[in-house]
Amino acid sequence: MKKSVIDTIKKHIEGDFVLEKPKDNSFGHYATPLAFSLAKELRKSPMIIADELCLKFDDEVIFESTTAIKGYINFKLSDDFLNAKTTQAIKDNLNFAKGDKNESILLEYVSANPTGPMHIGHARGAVFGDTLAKVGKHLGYKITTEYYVNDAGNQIEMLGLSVLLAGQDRYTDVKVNWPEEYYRGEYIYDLCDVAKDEFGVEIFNDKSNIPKLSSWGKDKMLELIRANLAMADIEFENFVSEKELFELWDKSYEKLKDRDAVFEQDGKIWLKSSECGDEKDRVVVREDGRPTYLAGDIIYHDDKFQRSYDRYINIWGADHHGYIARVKAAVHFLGYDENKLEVILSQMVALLKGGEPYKMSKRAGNFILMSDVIEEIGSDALRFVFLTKKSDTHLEFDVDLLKQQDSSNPIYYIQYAHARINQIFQKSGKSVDDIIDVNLDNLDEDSRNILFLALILPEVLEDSFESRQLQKLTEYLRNLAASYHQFYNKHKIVGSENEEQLLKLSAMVATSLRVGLSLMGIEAKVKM
RNA sequence: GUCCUCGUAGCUCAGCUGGAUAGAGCACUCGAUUCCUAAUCGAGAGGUCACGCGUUCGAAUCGCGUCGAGGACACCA
Repeated sequence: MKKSVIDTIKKHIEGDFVLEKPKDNSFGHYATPLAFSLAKELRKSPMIIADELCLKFDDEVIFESTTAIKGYINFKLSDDFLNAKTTQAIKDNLNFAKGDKNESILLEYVSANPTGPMHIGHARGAVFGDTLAKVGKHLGYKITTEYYVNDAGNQIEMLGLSVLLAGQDRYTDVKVNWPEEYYRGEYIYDLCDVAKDEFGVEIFNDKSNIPKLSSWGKDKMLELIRANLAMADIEFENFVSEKELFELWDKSYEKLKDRDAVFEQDGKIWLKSSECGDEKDRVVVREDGRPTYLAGDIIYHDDKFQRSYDRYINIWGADHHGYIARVKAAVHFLGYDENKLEVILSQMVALLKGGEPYKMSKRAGNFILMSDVIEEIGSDALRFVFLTKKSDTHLEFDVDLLKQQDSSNPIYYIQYAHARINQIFQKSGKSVDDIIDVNLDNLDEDSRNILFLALILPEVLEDSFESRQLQKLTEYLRNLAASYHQFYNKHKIVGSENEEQLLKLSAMVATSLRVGLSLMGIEAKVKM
């Protein structure tokens, strides 16, 4: 809709201009402060310029009026225009607000180590990534979602060791000497129970079985992670194995050598990342020939860029922030445009329950489990709360507040608005088909405002996605729901003179709520 | 020490490509149900946008500085 307005204005005005929404919507639907910036150039007062410019739009049918107020030029859309948009949107239903962006994007997120269950911090990145993908796809972006499985490296061996020791502790007479570092938590014991059933208790006798237990345990943990994700309706298109990629190390290494991006010193191989904005050079291969974690990411990003997407988005935990520079440096050295790589950081989450810190799960080894929280408050509430805040700011929330089923819980508030509209239709005995062709003319100010609000979903989605700030969508839906609740209390719909018009307007609101909620992965209830 | 993120109502946070009188929710006070679900709505109260300087027609928004909070600074992943 905004696009139609911009295109229309461009017919009459040259150059760029800012189009915004007036604070007070009695002024109009859109406004521009253009006259202020022209004032200097034209040596006239902004008020006079605005008055003159307004006249140019008299003949445009999409505007009911164009008025100059205190230097701002305000555009009010016509009923015909709004009506046409509404009819189409209601017909489109879940396809409303679809876009025609065509860019391809590889979106990598979560990528939690397969050494244990998902905790609440992972869940935030997971929900954010999943929703970003849903919104992006709706806008037409070709998005592939990917999970990078860190199945190489010490931590996998440590998983095997932990299972072995837990098995010895539980099923043998061996007195276990616990090392300084190993995975704690009941889930390791659960895992050793399963290992015992599958392999027999002998598996715990010999340390030479560690590699076998490692690889087996990693697969089990990946299953667990997938199950955790599924609880929040999150699925990935690709899982990429770090271990398998390592076979391609030689190729990536050759590339780096050819580009003079690496050097040897003290028996190690270093990446000259400091030449590309990193603080210092980084080791990629250790003295003993084992590649570092960075080497894995070099291969992975080499692989990603060879698949030639238009853009690459990684969602990482905020603790990886220092890591961005070196990966970008690597991408640059590999001969790709590092500006195509974008990293979104997902900040930590602090959970409260009844005002007190949420109890850590002993099962998990002192983490808060994603599965525990979902069992307690449900997937909808979890998704919602993560989507109300920017991903890169700290988030604190109280699970008890999300369990309350009243106005203090915004998710019910939005769902109630949607349910309410369905109930109104039921009461009226009419269906959407009955009212779709009603003409929305001579609407009062309230009706027109709420209709307009429901119609701007496309620009809200676009803004949310482009700025990677999904809280804008959440905020919008809350506003739309609030406006509708207000409207409902003020206006009787069923049985009123213009019942059909008001039903159509309600159907429009429901459409936007439904599309918005579905993109957030939240159920739009028809009855509560 | 260096770098990031942040500082807005009692609390949790929006707003930040500079724009009209700084917003929402919660909490608090008062009010609304013979009438489409009161899981709702209305009204009230609540602000030095951390502080200072600068940029300009205009700054919560941009720049510099100060103070404060959290985080990152591996040959671990």
